[in-house]
Amino acid sequence: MAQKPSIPKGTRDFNPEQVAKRNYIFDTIKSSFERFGFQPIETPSFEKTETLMGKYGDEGDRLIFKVLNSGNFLFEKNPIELPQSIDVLKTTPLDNLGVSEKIDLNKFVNRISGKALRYDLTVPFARYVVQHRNEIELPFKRYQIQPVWRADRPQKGRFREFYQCDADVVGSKSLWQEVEFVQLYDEVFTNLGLKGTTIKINNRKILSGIAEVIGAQDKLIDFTVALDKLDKIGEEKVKEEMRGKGISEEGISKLQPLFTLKGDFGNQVESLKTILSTSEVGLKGIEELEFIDNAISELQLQSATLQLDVTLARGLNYYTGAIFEVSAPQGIKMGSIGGGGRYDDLTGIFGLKDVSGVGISFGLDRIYLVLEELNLFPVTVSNQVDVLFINFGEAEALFALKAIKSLREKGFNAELYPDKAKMKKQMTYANKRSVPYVVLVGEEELKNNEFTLKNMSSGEQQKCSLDELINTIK
RNA sequence: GUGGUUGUAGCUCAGUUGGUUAGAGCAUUGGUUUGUGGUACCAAGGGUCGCGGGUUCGAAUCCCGUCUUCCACCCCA
Repeated sequence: MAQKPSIPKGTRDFNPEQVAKRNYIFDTIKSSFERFGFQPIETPSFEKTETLMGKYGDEGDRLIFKVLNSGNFLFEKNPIELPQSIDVLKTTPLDNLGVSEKIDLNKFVNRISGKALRYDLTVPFARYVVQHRNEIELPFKRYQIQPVWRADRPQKGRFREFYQCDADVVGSKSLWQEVEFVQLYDEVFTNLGLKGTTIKINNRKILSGIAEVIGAQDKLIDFTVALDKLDKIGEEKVKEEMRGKGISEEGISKLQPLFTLKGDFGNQVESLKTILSTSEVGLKGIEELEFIDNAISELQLQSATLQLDVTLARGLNYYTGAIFEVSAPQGIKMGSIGGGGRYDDLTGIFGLKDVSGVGISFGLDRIYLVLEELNLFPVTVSNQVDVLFINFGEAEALFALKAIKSLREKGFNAELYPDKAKMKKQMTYANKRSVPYVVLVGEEELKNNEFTLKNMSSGEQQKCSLDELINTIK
């Protein structure tokens, strides 16, 4: 045998059953999106590199797949010159490069690659809004369900190609949007039968406020990244990391109440008000959170819980207000299955100021794994063929196809076994495909213009007319 | 990007300190049964042991490289 073919690292093939299950999730999310008034758009798989680079931080830039320019570009009109600092580049890890070497490297990369695969759906959406600003009626509510690519090392629930399902609103600063998104999360997970998800919420303004109070405004990112790890590595390690990043001992001691923050939304908010009493931004953040929580208490959630989590940071640089993250029900070991937030100036990076946006994202592939683990897919999802006709020969096949035609017109999924194979083989095929009904039309049935209908789960069979057949399999 | 882990038939896996022709179960194909599947019995086909190099009289087994799998970190959906 020749060398077995295979697919690249972190990608997957999907068999018919898996596709059916994935479509079930897609359809559920899509119909909720539309119920909430979102309209679909699609953007290209790859964008110009400059559209994507620098939008996700250094770490994100590293994970962007670049597409090599086509053609014999190395030797055509303008031969490519290697960067002057080529020797330094060869021997120095990317993270340790100086500014001038990084510029050198970027220049070189730009010569050989000008396109890159979509890394998420939010940045392409921002580009879309700015590019089509004159055609768009604000506020604009769009949803987008498409694959994205990241050059990450695969792990559980982590792939190099995966789907995101995003819903965003741009052009409205109203906090009612945040409220609606919490409702939307809740509706989708309820419809998927996934009970006990936690929608964690925080506000960037609170994080800024805390940083201000402890005198570390300039270290906001370092500070939030460290705080984000509280659950994972514990209080002491977090403090250690903060010290390492140059946050003062005095500042860290002011954080003390934060580590022990407990209780329901109201209690946490009260403690935060004390900590942030001197910070205008911080208090604004609290006010926003309270607004959302009050509204949700009134409206109520069906299956999810809204929880304030001050340690929720999320790496993305562009969030300015609310931050969301959804975790799977307790006991399921899985990273977040959704995330989102408010970004007041996302389109600013493309030159359009003062358009506020807020959005959420569902991680299809992770939701799939969670539903699979909890056995929550409806059994009917992958049953595809309603009835299979056994093939007995040419005359019989034609007769069968006439019946199949009217079955199809009535909306049934019906098919004829393509070859006049042995009965046993055809029956085995029907069995493997989990076809609920098999119809036999042989010489005798053909002569009497009737059908033998067999119920594959009970094994019973009966002779009947086409109308009787339709009524039985309905 | 860092550290570890995995790869033998279509699938799940055995394979002794390196030693004849690499095994099993399931699946496939044929038969017992020429119009009856899901359970039985009989038989057959199917493998450059991930790929490339090295050590050795001899490598699935030891060494190096590479790809891949899964996991932790980083980061994230």
